[in-house]
Amino acid sequence: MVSIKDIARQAGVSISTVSYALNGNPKVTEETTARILAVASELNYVPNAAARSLKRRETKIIGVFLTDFSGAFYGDLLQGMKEVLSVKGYDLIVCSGKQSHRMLPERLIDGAIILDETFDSKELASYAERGHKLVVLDRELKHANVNQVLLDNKAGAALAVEYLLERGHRKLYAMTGPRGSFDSKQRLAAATQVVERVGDASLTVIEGDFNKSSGEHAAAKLVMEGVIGPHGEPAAIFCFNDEMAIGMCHYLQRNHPDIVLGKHLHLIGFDNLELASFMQPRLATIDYSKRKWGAIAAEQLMKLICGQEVEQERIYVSLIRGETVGSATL
Amino acid sequence: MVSIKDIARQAGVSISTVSYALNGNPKVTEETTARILAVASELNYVPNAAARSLKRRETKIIGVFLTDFSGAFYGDLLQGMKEVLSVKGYDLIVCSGKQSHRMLPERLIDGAIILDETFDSKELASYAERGHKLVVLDRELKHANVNQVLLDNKAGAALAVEYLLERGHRKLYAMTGPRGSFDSKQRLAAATQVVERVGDASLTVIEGDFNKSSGEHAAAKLVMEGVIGPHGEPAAIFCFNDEMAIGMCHYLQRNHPDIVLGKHLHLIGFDNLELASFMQPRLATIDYSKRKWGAIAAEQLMKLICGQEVEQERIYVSLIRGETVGSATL
DNA sequence: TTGTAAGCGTTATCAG
DNA sequence: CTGATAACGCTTACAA
Repeated sequence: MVSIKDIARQAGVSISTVSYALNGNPKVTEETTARILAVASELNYVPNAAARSLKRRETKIIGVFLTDFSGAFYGDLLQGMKEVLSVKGYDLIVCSGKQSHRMLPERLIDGAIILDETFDSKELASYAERGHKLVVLDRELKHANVNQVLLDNKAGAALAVEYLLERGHRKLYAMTGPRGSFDSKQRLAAATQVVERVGDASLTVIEGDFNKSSGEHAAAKLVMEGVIGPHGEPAAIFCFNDEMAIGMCHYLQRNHPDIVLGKHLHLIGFDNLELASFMQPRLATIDYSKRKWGAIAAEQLMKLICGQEVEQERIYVSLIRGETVGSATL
Repeated sequence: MVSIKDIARQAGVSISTVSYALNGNPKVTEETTARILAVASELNYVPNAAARSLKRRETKIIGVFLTDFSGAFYGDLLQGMKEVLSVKGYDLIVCSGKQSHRMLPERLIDGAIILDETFDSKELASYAERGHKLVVLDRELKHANVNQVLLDNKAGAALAVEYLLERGHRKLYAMTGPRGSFDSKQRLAAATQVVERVGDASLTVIEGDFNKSSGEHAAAKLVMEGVIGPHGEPAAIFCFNDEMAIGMCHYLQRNHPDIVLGKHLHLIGFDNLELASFMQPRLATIDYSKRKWGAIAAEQLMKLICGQEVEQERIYVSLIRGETVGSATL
């Protein structure tokens, strides 16, 4: 391994001069700098990150923690982060699983963005307490070293429910995420509130887990129970994410082609996955910019790291109408 | 920041004793070890990764380099890697973009798995030459420090083309990936070979780039040119990945509902994306285990790092029949 | 069994 | 403008 020592010897200068030259310090003559740079590249010198960060106490790397690598959802989000971070000279790495939590306290990364419900809030708080900088996208956590960038779930759920009500539906269902999910809780609270305000509508809760399979199972169950069927009052379901809504659609299209979406069953999701836009019929859903979410999260983290003031930011949402929601009065 | 020095002082021992104790070295009495551990946890001690890896010359982290974070494709692959690596005590990080290439030469990671055509082979070779351990999934690269884990593209393409031929199709099209793509080249070579052997069939090449949009554009163009339509001899297209095939389907379903898949146009993809299994009609495609691919890649890298012998491994593929391919004799 | 001390590759302070 | 030199936090001979 070639180190600055080798360069120093080869160039006939001291190691400190080499270090200065490599870091572009103007204290060193252009001439010697040039010579040193030449030697360095000739020897294929690459700085050692461990040594550098041991000294500098920073790595210029930001970690994003996700529940899993399953992707479909994360692409734009990560892209948004990367764009912001790379401008600031930071690299982004994606981590998943309990094992990799160590990267934060061990100072392998300068800060973290959390989108992983399985990451314990206590653990996060303890990191914040030690001085680590965090941005959380999936919970509320107040601390000087933590910033939250949350979706406007309340508005999203209200938009979805109001859309269903506006189309004349009164027998509403809400399919939730996993019990612990912050987003799911917020959406449920808002949906309940809107329905209660109306008075003549009902909201039944179906437990889900944000995965497609739970949507499929729920659809099967609802058909068995006669809630969904080609006859009778159609149900209107607000799935708290698109994945579950898609699961429902697929189950029905495959097993019950007589049940028509937008007629016998009305469905709206949340997230506006790219996939949703290709569905036949088009899935109604709640949209927001995932790229922007990522970008803002990254910006907030940069501010936290630079010691700048950070305001609370919120990600706004909008309604996407779709053919999966029809009018109740046929 | 609390270091072993602080622990040493607090516990009334020397720093080397602390280091030994923390590493479970039996040289230290159980008694003192216990005391040291107690002090360490009381002070919330966390080792500094930079210092440790500066000394040990390893980080116990493996990096995977992907072209982008767009996901849909990578979930299982990464999961397969993670499972293998975590057993061996390694962490996995996902990196994307030129910037993050530095992690390898700077020794932030102990090895890398490459699935990123934009990563220059020369660059990879130079890393290998410096002693870094690599596994490549997207090219051929022979070096003592590099192992390849490649798809059996030849078999896959042959399966696809033979399937189309078997169903009576003779007017075949192949839609490729981007020019540089190793997989695409291999698939094209194999497809061509199979068609040539038959004699009475033709194979026309359509240039694509593995993205959905190129599938959409190609479909639009083929319709305009009259190659695809509700009349005349139906075309049979082998898209070199599912994403492009799905793009074609979506374009046609949306803009030309009179063109029926499996009747006026026959389509087979490659990858068996989860999404493909939910398509209506079901997309014919070539399947392989992405998780296994990841797992094998990780295993090979572990062997490389441990200095064990590594054999060349290959990922086998199989045909998934689907409704998008019908018989030519209606 | 424990302590001393050198060194990993950098950076940065201070003299020259 | 350049060069010694002391850290950074940890591991590991070697000495006691």
